[in-house]
Amino acid sequence: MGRWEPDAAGRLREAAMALYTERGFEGTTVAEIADRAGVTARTFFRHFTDKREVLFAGSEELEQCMVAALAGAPPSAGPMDAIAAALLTAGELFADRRDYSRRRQAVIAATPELRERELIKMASLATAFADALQQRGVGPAVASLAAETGVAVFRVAFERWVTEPGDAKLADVMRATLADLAGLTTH
Amino acid sequence: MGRWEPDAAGRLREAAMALYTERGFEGTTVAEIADRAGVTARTFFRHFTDKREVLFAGSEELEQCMVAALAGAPPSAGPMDAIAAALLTAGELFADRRDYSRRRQAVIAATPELRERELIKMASLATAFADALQQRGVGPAVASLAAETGVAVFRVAFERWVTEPGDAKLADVMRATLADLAGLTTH
DNA sequence: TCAGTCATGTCACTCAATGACATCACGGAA
DNA sequence: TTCCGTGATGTCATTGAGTGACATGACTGA
Repeated sequence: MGRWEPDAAGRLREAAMALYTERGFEGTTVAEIADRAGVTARTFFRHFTDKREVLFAGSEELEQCMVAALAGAPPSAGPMDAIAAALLTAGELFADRRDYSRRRQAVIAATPELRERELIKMASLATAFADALQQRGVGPAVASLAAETGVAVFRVAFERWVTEPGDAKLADVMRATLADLAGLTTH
Repeated sequence: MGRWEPDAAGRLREAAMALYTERGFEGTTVAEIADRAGVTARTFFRHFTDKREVLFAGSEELEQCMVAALAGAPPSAGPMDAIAAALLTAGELFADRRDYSRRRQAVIAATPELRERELIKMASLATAFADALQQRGVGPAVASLAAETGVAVFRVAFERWVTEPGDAKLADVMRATLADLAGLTTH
């Protein structure tokens, strides 16, 4: 057995989710999260840059996966088709995490500070999309626009998926939302 | 003459812009801003909820103007046409503020915390758009999507306008970006 | 003249966040 | 086996954001 229990970061994540759910984000202190995880507040800040970030672990990996899917789309695919490939990949990744996603989203929706953090993650995703599109030869202006639009679709679809009662697959909601978008701009 | 100099909020805004430009957002304390404005730090927080908000005064009025334009579009206009009306109205409002907009945007772009705040203002705008579209009889899903897309256009166009060297009118950049969007989804 | 209002100042406090330094189990090298 | 370096953690002190409670005093209206 090591000197300390392993996976302090994981324990901190769980503790944070639990406390944010119970008492709300503002109602819980970093010291309380650290206590429940069996570490010090100082250690919390060694694992996460701030009190918000603890809810956004893995967002980097998600972004990388989506960008990889975008880059891997056939060269003949247009910008929005490449974006669609990225969105559908994300749809697969969340397949079995619906319950967790719901709880997490409830916490985030309830707190402006957390919504801000989520939004900047989305902005980062948009930038990554735009870069990847430019790698494919798309002009900068169109690339940014396609990227922003793609992220808008992601956000709307995710929101639908988390909100709706049924058990639709996220990938299907993504597809439906993309279809809505096409309809929007053509007539 | 009153007991205090008038327009403390205005002085705080100017002081904040100046200091954020000189020393950066993180490099300036609220106490310094308050000092330069001739008030106390406590008074700063009576006028602005936090250190970021001081750069976003007027965003509420902007949102109201744009929503009014959207609501005022002819009933025959489709969702994206109504959105376009709102964007062009904003284009007019910023006509003579390009210089200020540039300086302000430079500060915001340099600081993640401020970018987060800007993003949530955009999200608020998107929500307002979606509500206004629903008032016009547009279904909720399509309304959200059109709203998010419209805000994406706003963001991209504003970025272009602030970045480009020439002296194009914001409204024209908005039009061009909307045209790009139409091109994106049709072929 | 007086009472009430309102913006501000003052004081005390909580909590997020960070830097500096100490601790001590573990693993490898001598 | 012994010893040393490493790395994750604890401890302590400090800065700065943000808030609540209360005091002040110029202005306003009766």
